Amino acid sequence: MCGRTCLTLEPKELESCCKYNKNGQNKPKQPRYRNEFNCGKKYVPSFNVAPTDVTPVLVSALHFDESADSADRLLVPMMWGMVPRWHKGDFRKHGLTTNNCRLEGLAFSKLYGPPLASGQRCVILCEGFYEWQTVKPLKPSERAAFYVHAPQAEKVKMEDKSTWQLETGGQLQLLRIAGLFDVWNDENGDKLYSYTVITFETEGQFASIHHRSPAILETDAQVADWLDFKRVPANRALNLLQPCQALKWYRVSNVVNNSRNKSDQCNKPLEQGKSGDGSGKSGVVPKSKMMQSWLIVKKRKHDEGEEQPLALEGTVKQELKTEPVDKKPKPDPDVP
DNA sequence: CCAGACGTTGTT
DNA sequence: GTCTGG
DNA sequence: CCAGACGTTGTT
DNA sequence: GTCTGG
Repeated sequence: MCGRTCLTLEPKELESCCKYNKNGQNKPKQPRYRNEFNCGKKYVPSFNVAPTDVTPVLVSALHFDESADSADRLLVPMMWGMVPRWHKGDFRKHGLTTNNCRLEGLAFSKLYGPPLASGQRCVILCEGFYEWQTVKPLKPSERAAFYVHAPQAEKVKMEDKSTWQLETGGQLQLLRIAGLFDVWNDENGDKLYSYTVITFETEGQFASIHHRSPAILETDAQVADWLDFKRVPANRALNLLQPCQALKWYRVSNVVNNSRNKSDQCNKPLEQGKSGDGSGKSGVVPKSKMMQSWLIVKKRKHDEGEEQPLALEGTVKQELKTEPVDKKPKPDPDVP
């Protein structure tokens, strides 16, 4: 899950979309964009952000300024895929899969335990993320792709930036995902900041798409607590990570499959009835492939038993089979 | 003591 | 099949 | 996450 | 860097 995101806002626009209220203050503050060298890798706004790309994340300002208030925030570009601080040599060659990190066992992890204990928590920002439906046994190239995003004001269309009203007080609701970051130094002492997205088992309607979900922080209070590592210790922070109650999604074409395709076609809603391969020749089977595809169809019918209705659009909302979040705290994990 | 792992997802 | 690159 | 490589020698 | 396995 969560191996591709969409973030097309410029740094200045992001600052404006990340306004926050500090406890006891009415005047909203904006996090400052603080650039970092990151071994020469820069943030490039993109409809198709992949691991190894750099995107801005929120962190407590205290990580960069000893005299800062831990409740203040900075926007810092970091690379997706956490590079362990002890790694030697080329930063691309650590050999570990660190774009996601499982919440289960996180506190005891050799890799992620220390950053968690050090309060290296961040919030990954995106307009939405892409998910490939894995509830059916299809090859990766044939999986249905979805664009998943936060609920928006009525007139806001995720695929049309002109509806976002960025300059007129309108606020695009970004997705805010809990993550951890680390700092790595190359042999010259240059720093590379990098992050991992926390995941857990899906609960609710979203399970029709994928059984793992990113840990989305839904409320401003959750975001504030996750970031403020001085005020909120690790064990309490982990308790903030709960299944998301309000998510939207829609089908997109498989143009997004190739991470080299960075165009605005990536998050365009797929018209109903189209195959999703973006090729425009849905349903046409070349003669040479006829026997092969017939065999595949036969195999699928055998494997699946029956067709299930295709989840074309979705909403997760207030299906409170469980109690509200604050009434259902998880037991405090024993954090080392 | 040294060597080797340290991670995720999906699939069978 | 498995790893690397985007 | 998916796509694409996975290799060598010699030549320009 | 730090922990686990041999």
